[in-house]
Amino acid sequence: MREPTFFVLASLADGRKHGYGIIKDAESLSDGRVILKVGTLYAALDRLQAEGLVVAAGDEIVSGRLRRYFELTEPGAASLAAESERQALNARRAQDRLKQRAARVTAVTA
Amino acid sequence: MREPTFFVLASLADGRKHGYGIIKDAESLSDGRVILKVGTLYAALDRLQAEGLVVAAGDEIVSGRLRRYFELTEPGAASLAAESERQALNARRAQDRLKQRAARVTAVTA
DNA sequence: TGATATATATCGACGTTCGTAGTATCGTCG
DNA sequence: CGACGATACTACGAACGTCGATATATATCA
Repeated sequence: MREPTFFVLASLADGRKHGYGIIKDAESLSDGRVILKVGTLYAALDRLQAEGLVVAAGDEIVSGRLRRYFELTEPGAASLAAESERQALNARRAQDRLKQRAARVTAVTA
Repeated sequence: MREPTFFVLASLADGRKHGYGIIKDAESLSDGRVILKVGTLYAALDRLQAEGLVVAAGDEIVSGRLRRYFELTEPGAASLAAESERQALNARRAQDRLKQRAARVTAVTA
């Protein structure tokens, strides 16, 4: 799973949201690092819906503008959980190696 | 950065390696989850070399077979460090949300 | 009146990965 | 002695997810 998709799920883990709301939430959740493009978002939403990780949760019209809401399904939550565990583990493994490397480099340089 | 690329760098953080060695190391480092395809590996190696994250570290002929060695550069190590920090943070954020969600779901169900 | 924020839709282009096939050597098992 | 699996690299088309641009429309503020 790529980062944009990951943040779509993470955003919806917080509760029911509409497209634009997901974009803004992903931005704040990632400290401004992940700015979802609209093309990416709706493509991801369609895909995730087809996979059953997300479901449409009603359309609303707020001040003349259409809002399409979405929410996370249980499989979606499970998928996000698995993905974040995997990333956490990968990160730990890489960081361990980098620590060993740093120790080696220091030893050689010293 | 995608997972296969990440593991190529992580593998080389351990020291100088040749293509096939990277594939085997990535596999064990990821507990068998990441099986690099040869096409992916050499494409990644070419790309990472062009970006200066990896350098060729000599060719050798071992029992009639060519081995192309590679090693991580300092920018490569820095890039891997940045990427793993980012992933660790993303994972933490997602897990926090999932915990809150679980608490909500439990409360509603209970 | 024009810029900015809100809100969704679509489409071609691009980069990374996948899948497969090809070439070749070495060791092992039958 | 021949088949097979492991080792080792090269090459290429297909698939997938993301990007960037374009389009449409309303509300608000200067």
